[in-house]
Amino acid sequence: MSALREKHEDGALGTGRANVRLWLRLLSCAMVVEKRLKRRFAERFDTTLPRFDVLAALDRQPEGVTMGALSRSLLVSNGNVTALVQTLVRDGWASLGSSPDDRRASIVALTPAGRTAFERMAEAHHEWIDKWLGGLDGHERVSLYGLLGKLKDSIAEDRP
Amino acid sequence: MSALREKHEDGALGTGRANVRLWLRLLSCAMVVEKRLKRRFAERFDTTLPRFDVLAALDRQPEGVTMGALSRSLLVSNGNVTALVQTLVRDGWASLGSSPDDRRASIVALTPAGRTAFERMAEAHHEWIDKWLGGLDGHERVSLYGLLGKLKDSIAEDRP
DNA sequence: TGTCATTAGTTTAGGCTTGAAACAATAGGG
DNA sequence: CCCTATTGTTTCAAGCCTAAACTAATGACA
Repeated sequence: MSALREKHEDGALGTGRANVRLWLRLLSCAMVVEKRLKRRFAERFDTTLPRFDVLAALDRQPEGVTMGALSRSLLVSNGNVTALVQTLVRDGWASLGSSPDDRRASIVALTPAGRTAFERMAEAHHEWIDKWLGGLDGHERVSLYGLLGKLKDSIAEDRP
Repeated sequence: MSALREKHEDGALGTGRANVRLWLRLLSCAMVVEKRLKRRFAERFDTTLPRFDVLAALDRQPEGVTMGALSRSLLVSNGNVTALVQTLVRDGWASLGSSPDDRRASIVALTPAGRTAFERMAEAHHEWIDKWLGGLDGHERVSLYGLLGKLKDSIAEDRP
């Protein structure tokens, strides 16, 4: 009876709570790794993950980017980027200039000190991730990467 | 030459930046879903995801739990749970009492209003997740779930 | 040129999160 | 019975994050 009831509630396309369990497991993996990274960045480099994310984005754009472009590439709000960049400028890791084309726009770029700091951190970041994800063999890694790609598409499909 | 160099740098066990790419994709999926959930909870229920998480944890323990147990089950700090529970008590969704065994311990439990609110939200949460993850078929879902389990184990293996 | 919508960025108010420090109650010797 | 370490919880400072309100510059158009 209970089994029938469940089947009926799920309907033809239903998945019970499988999707929710999948989501919770995904979230759990992401949270654990993120919290560990956060702690490591604080301990070894006295900085934070969001600041590292900004440095990484800037490292990919040697000529500098506008605040808006940075905000979009990091998927965080404009105001948040403003605050993060301010601290990086204060610490001498980023520089802020005006665009010659558009007086509204600010161009933010990595300083040499910022680039050096980023490279040191990126290497450690790489090693930590390799260690934590090292339990998957090559086949599993490729599989998981592909499935996450499908998941990403599925998520992107529904945007109201 | 470049290919050889890369191979050499990676070493026998190396994976290039495959693990980092995998991590970034995983993080991206988690972030997108989490931000969407956050917006939905705010729009439709005028509440937040962390508050929902607390309600969900309390729903699983009808007799109530101590703050410490709640903190551990949610993987957040003690001080954080204190603040979240205070807002739930203020809104009449949770009640806070003392343990008869240990006068230091507080026991937090769902109120009837809290249970009702949670059930409404859980249903919507379920539907949203089903919709966003619906692009995966049953086989893919099982595969992904299994691989994330392996990943979880791999992450848990290394805890310094 | 004058008006007005749009766009870039900052500011502000409010919520989440943590780690450290403070407090209170308990438990275990001596 | 006291002293001390431990445990459960709260408080606090600092940083992240967002949405909304705001300023300033741009661009379209009459």
